[in-house]
Amino acid sequence: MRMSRLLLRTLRDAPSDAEAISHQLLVRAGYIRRAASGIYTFLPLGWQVLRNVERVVREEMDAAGAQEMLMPILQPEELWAQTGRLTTMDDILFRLEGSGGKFVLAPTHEELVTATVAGEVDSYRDLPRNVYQIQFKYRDEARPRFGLLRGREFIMKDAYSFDASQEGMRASYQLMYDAYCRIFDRLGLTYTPVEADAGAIGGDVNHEFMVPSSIGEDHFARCTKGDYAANVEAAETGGREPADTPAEPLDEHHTPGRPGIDLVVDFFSDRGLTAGAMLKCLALADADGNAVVVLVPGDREVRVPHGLRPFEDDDFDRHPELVKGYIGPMGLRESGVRVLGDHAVRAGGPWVTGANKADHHVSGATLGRDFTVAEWGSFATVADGDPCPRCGAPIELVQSVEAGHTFQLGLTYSSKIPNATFTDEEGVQHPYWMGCYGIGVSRAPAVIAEEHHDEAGLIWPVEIAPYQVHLLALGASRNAEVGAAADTLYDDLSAAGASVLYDDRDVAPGVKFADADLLGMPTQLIVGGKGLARGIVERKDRRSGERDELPLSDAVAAVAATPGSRCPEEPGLY
RNA sequence: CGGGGAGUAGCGCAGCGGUAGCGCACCUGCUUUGGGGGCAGGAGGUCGAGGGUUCAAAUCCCUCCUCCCCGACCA
Repeated sequence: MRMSRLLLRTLRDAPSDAEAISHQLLVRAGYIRRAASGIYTFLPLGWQVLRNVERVVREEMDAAGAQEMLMPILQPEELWAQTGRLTTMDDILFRLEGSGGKFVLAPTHEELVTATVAGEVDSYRDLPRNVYQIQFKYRDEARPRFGLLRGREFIMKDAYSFDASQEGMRASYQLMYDAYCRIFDRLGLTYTPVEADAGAIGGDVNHEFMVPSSIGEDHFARCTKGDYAANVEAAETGGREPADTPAEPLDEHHTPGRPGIDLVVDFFSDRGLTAGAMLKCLALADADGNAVVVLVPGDREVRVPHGLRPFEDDDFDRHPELVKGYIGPMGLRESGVRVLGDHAVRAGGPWVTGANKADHHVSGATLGRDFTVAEWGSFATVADGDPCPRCGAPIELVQSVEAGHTFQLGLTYSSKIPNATFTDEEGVQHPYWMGCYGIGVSRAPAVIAEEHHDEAGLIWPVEIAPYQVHLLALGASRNAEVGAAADTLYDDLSAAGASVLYDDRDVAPGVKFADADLLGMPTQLIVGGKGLARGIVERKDRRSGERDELPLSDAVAAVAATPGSRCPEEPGLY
């Protein structure tokens, strides 16, 4: 591509609405432009990057046995009502009405793909199957941010596997997991697969593929010694030794109108009370309505165990021993309340906590003397320094971006979508065992740029770069030999299969150098009068900054031998 | 949705009661030619929108819209 024809304008200053470095560089270098908050145009260079991401994803998905197809974005509301997500995802759904009824813009495709496969697959003989799509998806995010990172319109690759058994589903899952590792390797990302919480999509085992980044919206916990890694929502901590705490009498204090950690800390501010010295007691109910109280240090959040739900007002009515806002652990066992304690509670105390009496708290609450715990576990969110559940070494929290997510869905969707079943060898019908596997395709260029840049601009990994080689002709308008040599080099490189961005513009050398570094192609080839007089062209490696000289006659062969990106044969379809 | 900030030329910004400015970018000419060079000339604006105050509003007041940051939320 000749730059004299390319739709491209580079900016010296980043727009003031760009905060993240990746966002600033992608805009400055002319890859993307904002159309509205969270909605972006991919200009020619940005589109090329996106196509390269898609190419890598396609190649690895196809190699793993998944089959690409295309599903509509515009979907009838009824489809979403079947699984209940019309209401559960209401806050992010874009809705519209047409002559055919009410529609939503699909935020994801579990419903439709399940319904589609349900119409095609009825026998165990037809399983397993794995289909995927690369598509725009729409979510009315309350707060789009960081350019491409979190948009309201974005492109995702979603694959869906269908199996006749749980074992089959797990095998399909493993294939996808391995494919994901290859994909993120090729995208040049430093990633960590972490055990994750299933969230609203439902299902069982799942992993997030996290890329450490300062613009990450998530954190994962990582063992500083071993290989344990988990999303903070799912991370567990190891057991702890009981603390050697000073003896303190159990005293009751009148704390009128102060339900809640912050209010009590404020009340006792003259005594230097911190949230971490308080015992947070959260009332939960099990499926039968029985009370369960979870104890965590006051500076931690409770991870509500599966199968339990937070108390509601009528739960408190049925359990007068638990006083809303003033719950304490004392005497709960005697009242028949199951008490769960986070490991960190064993290592702390004496505690300030509720007195089980309106408008009263206690201090000096001591484990073993004043209250007991029926079951220890990981019931609190993890923090830096918590012990690893496997080896006890300190855990660290790592800010990161979710680049991909794989789920074992099980029967979550197939049990709700009509006819999403197959007949087994005995003639019995069962719902499909499903998995789903997402990659944030349009987010990827931002994540990659975040990891691969320097002060001068972008540095694309070879597979992702819009062009493999950036050819600079210096002063061609005043030196016909330079122009002729660069033209020839451009033609020969192109003929040799390299993808070349050719800076044939009539601008000063400094502008070309600055733009080349900003745009970030892996290799720069520089044709100038001085070098040409000696029969050489200069080659610069963008990442290392190293330069060497190539005889003009060897340049094509040398560059063509470099592993690099190539233009996809066909454009993507949207 | 709560808190904070900002909307003036393509981008970055100044001006904050007296009728529109600067840098970069853009156009013309000259000059320069290995790291966003110099000189001269030029074009480009419903000052986010609507209403109000005033002799006079980019500037003061009200309403709305948009955008960004922090938080809440987030398959």
